[in-house]
Amino acid sequence: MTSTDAGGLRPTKQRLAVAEALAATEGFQSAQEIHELLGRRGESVGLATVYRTLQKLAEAGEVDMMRSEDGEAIYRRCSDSHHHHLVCRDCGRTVEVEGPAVERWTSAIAEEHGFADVSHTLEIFGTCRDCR
Amino acid sequence: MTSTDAGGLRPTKQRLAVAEALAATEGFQSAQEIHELLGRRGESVGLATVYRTLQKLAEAGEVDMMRSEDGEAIYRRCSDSHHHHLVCRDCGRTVEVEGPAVERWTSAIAEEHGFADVSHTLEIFGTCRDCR
DNA sequence: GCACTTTTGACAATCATTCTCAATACGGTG
DNA sequence: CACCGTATTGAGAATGATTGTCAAAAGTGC
Repeated sequence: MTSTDAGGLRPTKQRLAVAEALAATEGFQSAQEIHELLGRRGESVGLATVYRTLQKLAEAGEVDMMRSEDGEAIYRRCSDSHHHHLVCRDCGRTVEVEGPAVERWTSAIAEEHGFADVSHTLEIFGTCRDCR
Repeated sequence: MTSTDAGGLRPTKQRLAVAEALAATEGFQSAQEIHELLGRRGESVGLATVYRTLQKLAEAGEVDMMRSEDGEAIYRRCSDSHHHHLVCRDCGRTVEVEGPAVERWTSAIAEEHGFADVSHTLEIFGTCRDCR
C-alpha cells in the first residue's frame, strides 16, 4: 500500500483525492477544510463524500480522527501502530508519540476498577518552538 | 463552598438548579439532558441558560467537560484536583483517577519536542462490572 | 423603593454532520 | 465491447447541538 491509497476500498477518484489531500498535509484537518482544499485544486468532491470517505478511512485505521476543542472532527494520516499526538495549538503541527507505560497504566487502572474492553484517548496540547 | 453552589457566580435559582442537577447525578450528562431533567422536575430552565451556566461552571473549574464519542459536550461535577476519567461506555458510570506518572510523562515528552504551555486530555473507556 | 447591571428565555440563526435518492461509476462476465 | 448488479456519488434537505439576539425580569448596592 502507498501513502495515498484508499485503504482497501474501491479506489474511486474521489477517494484517491481525499487520501492524497491527507497525505499532502502535516497536521489535522477537518472534513470541511479538505473539501475546500480539493475544491480549490479543481478536484471538487462532494462534501458528503468527503465525510463518508474520512469515516471509512478512520474505521480502517488509515487515518486518525480526534476532536478539536470545539468538538469538530479532525483527521490526519498516521502510522498504523497505536500512538498518541502532541499537537501545537497554534499551527497544528503534530508529533506522534508512543508511551508503553501509559498503555500499561490505563489497562491496570481500568482492571483494578472492574472495567473490561478498555480503550483510551490521550492528546497532548502545547505551543511548539516555532510558535513562541 | 457546598456541592450545589454556583461557582462564585450570582446565585440565581436557575444556576442553583443546574448545579443541583449535576450534584445529584453520578456520570456525565449533556446540556440537553440536564435541561430535560430540570423540566421534568418542574424547575424548568431555558436551554440557552443551561448551556451558558455549564460553560461558566466549566470555566470556573467547578465541573468537568469532555466530549462524548459523537462530539457532544458532556459535563460532570468533579473534585478540584487535576484528574482523569474512567468511563463506562454503556451506563456512563465514572471513576476519577489520578496518575502522577502520566502527568510527568506528558510534560517530559512535550518538552523533549520543544513544546511549551503543555496541557493534555486523557480518558479511559471500558465496560464496567455491572454492564457485563 | 431606585437606578443599574446581570441574567433569563423564547426563538432565530449557525454550523457540522447525516440522510435521501436518483444518477453514475466500477468490476467482472460473456 | 456490451451488459448487469452493486457500490459510490452529489445535491440538497433534514437533523441536532450550540450560539446569538434582544426585550423582559431579577439581583445588587444604596
